[in-house]
Amino acid sequence: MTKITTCEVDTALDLITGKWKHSILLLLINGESLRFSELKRALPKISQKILTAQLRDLEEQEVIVRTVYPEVPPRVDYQLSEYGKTLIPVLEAMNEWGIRHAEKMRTR
Amino acid sequence: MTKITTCEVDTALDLITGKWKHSILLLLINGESLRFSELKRALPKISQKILTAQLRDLEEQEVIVRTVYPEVPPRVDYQLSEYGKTLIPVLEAMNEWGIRHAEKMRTR
DNA sequence: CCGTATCCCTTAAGATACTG
DNA sequence: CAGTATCTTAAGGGATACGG
Repeated sequence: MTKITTCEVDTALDLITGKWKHSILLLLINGESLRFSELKRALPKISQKILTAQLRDLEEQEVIVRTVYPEVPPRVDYQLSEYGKTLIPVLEAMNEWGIRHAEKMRTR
Repeated sequence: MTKITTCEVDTALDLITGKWKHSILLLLINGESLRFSELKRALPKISQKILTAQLRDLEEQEVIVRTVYPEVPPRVDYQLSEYGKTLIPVLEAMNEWGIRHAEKMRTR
């Protein structure tokens, strides 16, 4: 077994740490490809500015792909990159753990 | 396969989100049981106040166990709880991913 | 040795208004 | 529709000093 190191964990953590990033990723995992407005609608409490910022971050990390269609009115959609899909097991591990944690908290 | 949900991922994320929490957890994974001063030494840039705060958070979540020995000078040590050990696979998944991410960033 | 108490600072996040 | 620009707020983090 490989020894777990702080710095490697950090890089993964950076990607999903941003108050909304993991929510965005999960939407894209489940929804294939989503437009800006669809993401906005799915996350009613996020402001436009923040949504844009978090999407830009994820794009810069090459975890998601941003596609602009040269139309009027403009249309932009976001999807997980092939690379971004490698994050799924990480999110799954977190999800599994969260379920068990909820279970534990319920039964005490 | 269970669908990954935002809220379950959130609970796991809360636990390790705190600038130093995952570092503390990793130290305890690798080191069995550590005293306050050992943790402080291993994390030279953390302030006492923050270290205390993060340890208290982790303790409250029942992820770590705090043991006070009634001695002079005082001695306190921290270890992962059995429950906390269930977090190891999560950290491993993040570590694995981080390694591959570093690899990718290096070769482009 | 293992903390608390204060005070300061930076940064992420949010509200709101405006634009190609 | 999909953003920017600007300003404000709040929370976490940090430096430092003191205490049982």
